[in-house]
Formats: sequence, C-alpha cells, structure tokens
Amino acid sequence: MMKSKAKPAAKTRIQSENQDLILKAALDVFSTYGYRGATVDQIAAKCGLSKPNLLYYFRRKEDIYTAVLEHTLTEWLIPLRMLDVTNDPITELTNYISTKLEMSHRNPAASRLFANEVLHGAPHIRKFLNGPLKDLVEAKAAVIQTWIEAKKIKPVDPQHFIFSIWAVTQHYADFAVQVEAIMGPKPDRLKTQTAVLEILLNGLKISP
Amino acid sequence: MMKSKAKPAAKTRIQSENQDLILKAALDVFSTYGYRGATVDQIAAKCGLSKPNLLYYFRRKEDIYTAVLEHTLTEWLIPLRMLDVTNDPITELTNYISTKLEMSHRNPAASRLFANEVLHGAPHIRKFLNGPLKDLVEAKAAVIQTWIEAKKIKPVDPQHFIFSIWAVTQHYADFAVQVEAIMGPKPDRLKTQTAVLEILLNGLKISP
DNA sequence: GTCTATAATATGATAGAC
DNA sequence: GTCTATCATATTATAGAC
Repeated sequence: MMKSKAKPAAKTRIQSENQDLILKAALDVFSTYGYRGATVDQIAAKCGLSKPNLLYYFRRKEDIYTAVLEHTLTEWLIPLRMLDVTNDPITELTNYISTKLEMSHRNPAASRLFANEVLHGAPHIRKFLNGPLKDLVEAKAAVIQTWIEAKKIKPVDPQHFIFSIWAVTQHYADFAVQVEAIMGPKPDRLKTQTAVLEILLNGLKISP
Repeated sequence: MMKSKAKPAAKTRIQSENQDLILKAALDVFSTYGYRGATVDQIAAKCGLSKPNLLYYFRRKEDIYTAVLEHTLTEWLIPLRMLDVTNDPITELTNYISTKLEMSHRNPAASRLFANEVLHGAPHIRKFLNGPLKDLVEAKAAVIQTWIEAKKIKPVDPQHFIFSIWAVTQHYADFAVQVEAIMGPKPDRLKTQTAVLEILLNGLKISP
C-alpha cells in the first residue's frame, strides 16, 4: 500500500535517467496488460535494460507498480483542486472538463492504469481513496453546492455530478478502442469536446 | 476471437449444470482478477470441481473466458435495441438509462468483465465492436437524430450522447470501490438514479 | 466423467562474475 | 552498476488410472 521505501535514492545522473526510463516503460506495460498481465521481462525489454538490472532499481515487481501509481495519482487531481468557488461556475466547469479530456487524450495510459487498479478493487490505493480523494471531493462538492444556492446554476447532486464528469471524460481514454470501433480512427477531438461539454453542462445553465 | 467451438455439446443434465456452474464462477473470477490474473485453480475451487474436470468441459483457459464474454455480450445490448423511435424520447431515454443502471447494479461483475476486456484493447471482441456494436449504435444514433429533427429534444451529438450514457451508468459498477470510498458503503440507489437522469437528460428537455 | 499425478512452461527473483 | 546464468515457484495443460 504505497510503500515509498520502494525506490532507492537516485543520486547519479545515470540512475535518475534509468528510473525515468523504467517508470515510463512500466506505465505503458502495466496500463496495457494490468498488474498481473504485465511481466518484468516486458518492462525491461521496453526500456532496454536487462531484467536483473531493472530489479536492481526496484527490488520487486510490486515496487515498480506502486511507484508508477503514486506518480500518476499526484498529477491526476490537480485540475479538480483548481475548481474555484469565486469564479463563474460555467467557466470553471468548462475548464475542468476540458482539462480532464485533454489529460485523458494526452496520457491515456495513466487513465487506464488507474481504471484497472480501481476495477480490480483498488488494493494498492484504498487509503488514498478513503482519505485524500474523499476529502477533495467533499470540498469541491461544497463549492458546487455554493453555486447552486447562489442560483448561479440549476440544482444537481454535486457528488454524482463529479462522478459523471470523471466517467465521461475518462471513457474516451479507457474505452478508446470501443469509441474508435464505432466512430472510426482518430475521432475529431474538438467535436468530442463540444459534445461532452453540452451534454454535461447544458442542464445546469440558468435559462436566459 | 469468439471461437464458439469452445464448448463441447452439453447433453446430460449434469453436464449442463456443471457448465452453468463454471460460467458463473468464471465470470466472478475473471471480472475480479482480469484474464491474466485469474487462474484455472481459482475457478475450479469456486465451483467445486477439480481442475482437470473443469478442463474437460473447456479445454483451455481462454475457452472459458470467451464463453463467458460471449454470454455477457448478448445480454448487454438488449436494452439499447429496445430504444423505440415512435415513443416519447424522454420516456424512452429515461427507461434506457434506468435499465442500464439497474443492470450495472445487479450484475457488476459482467460490467467489469467487459470493461477489463476493452481497457486492454478488446483482443477477444474486436469483431463484435466493429460489426454488431457499430451497426447498433449507428441505428440508434439515427433514432435520436430523428427526435432532434422533430424538435422533440434539444440538439446533441447522438453518438457521443450514447457514449456518455454508457460511461456514467457503467461507472457505478466498474468504479464501485471508488464511489463507495467517497459516498460511504451502499449508496442510495434511488438518489443515484435521480441524479444520473437529471444530469444526462435535463439538458435535452425542451423548455416549457 | 472424474480423479491423481505430472509434464511443460513462464516468470519473479537471486547469486556471483566482471 | 551491470551482466549471465540459474533457482524457485506458479500455472496451464495433459496422461492415464478408475
């Protein structure tokens, strides 16, 4: 469960470069095949290190996995943290949704890694879900509630609304294969963004 | 890829009972651990058969997996097929969304099995996605488009709207651990349903 | 049809030379 | 720090008795 003793101290330039290589390759392999489906061999091959050399940097397979997860999670919540109660709600929510779509598009592997972890019961990040994530969602649900009470947007259950945003935006990364099977390869990103914003936000706008 | 030669012909009562047992246990194990994470041992233990006996019914692990997937997929699309252009759109869509939420709640394992398969590139159901699924979505997108042109609902991209429905409804099954970490155990189902219907449909309703 | 025993393989992890 | 070689284990799959 997020043992940060996993990584050895990175001191030399070669060490820190190799660590980056490993984490990048591991994100790729773990997100494609899942924790159990990924093999240390694959990760080693992908970053051009020998298996024993890779295991010199991270003693166990699980240590690589938790390192990548940790790295991903810290970045993942930044956009939600930025939701600011003092600004216009539609502007803020448009911004948040667009940023999440953008992140899912730029780094689908990270989205899939996280999806896979939660799908299988989140054994490595239970504490994170019950602690920091829960706290953050409650704080931001309160922000949305404030907007509702100020009649700046129509009423909606704030927590479920946040879930819906996550669900829809991450869908385009996690289920990309399915989306492309139906829409053809390389779906128009602007069209996607416009559609998602309309679907999620039109119901909230106060009628003119 | 969906080789239906997988199952031996089930003739005796014992055989067909055991097949059901196996498929039920396999759905559970595969959806929890993923294809690679699941072991034949686990499935055998769960349904009370010995491993060799299980492998008498399905020669290879992969055959069990494809059988379960096939079984799941056929049931999964029934609600979307029922979307009827001649009825009131809000009634029809309310019905569809409610049914999908209900299915996700009653059988989260099926939802997760499918999610896991697509997440990892859908190696076993590519043909299904590119064929039957694509055709069905195009047909039902046309239904929604008809409603829009008849001014019965506000304009929305029909395909992306279908994706959003899938994303949000399946989220409550696939990410149940996360939802419960934030909302507490056993979230109020009626409240969830009401919230999801509002979020997805309020933007479509023609102003009174 | 069902079992025990076991083969064949894949894979995580380590020992020890350089 | 990095490599080759190898161990130990887990797991799919089969052979063959009953």
